[in-house]
Amino acid sequence: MPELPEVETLRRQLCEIVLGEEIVDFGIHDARIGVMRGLHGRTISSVLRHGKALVMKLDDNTELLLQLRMTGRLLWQENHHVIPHTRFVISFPHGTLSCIDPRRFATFVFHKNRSPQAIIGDPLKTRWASAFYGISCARRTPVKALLMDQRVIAGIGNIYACEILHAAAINPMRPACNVRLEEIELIEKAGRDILKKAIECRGTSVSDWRDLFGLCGEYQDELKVYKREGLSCMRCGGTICRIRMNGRGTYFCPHCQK
DNA sequence: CCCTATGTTCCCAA
DNA sequence: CTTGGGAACATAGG
Repeated sequence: MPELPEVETLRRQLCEIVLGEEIVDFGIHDARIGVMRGLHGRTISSVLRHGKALVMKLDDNTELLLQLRMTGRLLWQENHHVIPHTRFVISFPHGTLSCIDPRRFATFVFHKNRSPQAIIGDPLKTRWASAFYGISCARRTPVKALLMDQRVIAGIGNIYACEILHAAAINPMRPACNVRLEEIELIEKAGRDILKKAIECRGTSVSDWRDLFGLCGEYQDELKVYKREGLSCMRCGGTICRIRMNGRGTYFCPHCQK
């Protein structure tokens, strides 16, 4: 579920609530999530985000890397109460952080060695159009698939890929190598605007996304194509189509996305 | 009951 | 190396 804006929302909210706080207890409710040990007495020294991964750095320099995948959520509660689908909990003096994840895809690992980074990295931190073009010009895969490739850019998933390509008026099926540099620049601009706005909205609650405090985001009210199959395009009045691309539902307007 | 859908990513075969 | 499909899993809806 959570893409860059959702994970960034969690990162910011976690910074407000657990930075410098001591871990007084923790528990694994579903062993599939991974192994946790040595957390007692540690404090959270920083909370970082790498693409869609959330990283909590401890005062002994270990890093806890959480991948929420499809349905993973984090929930802060002042009164410790275990909710269905809880996978692990980390308790602090003033409350408890729970990972809720019905589909059980989320993973949680210690890492000290930096894992491989995306070539371009965070799409909000650099101007990446020319670097992306350097890759895309040699690839025949659909431009949408490349935009979602975490080894290339970190953090763009299915919802925002659909929205970004609509805003840039690019057909998601276009082979990446056929997208001109000036069109990539439109994608970069749309990406920056949309991701920033989505962060301000605390993410997209089109299904079960909730922020750290259990509240819905607001970007679902801003969506222009995602989940709008059969409705009219807000730019040109054409009819929004839904196709299946690389196993993902893909929404676009065939009339104005060329 | 059956089939399809869902925000992700890893693994594998062509 | 690139690409696309299936699996991992749970739940909802037609």
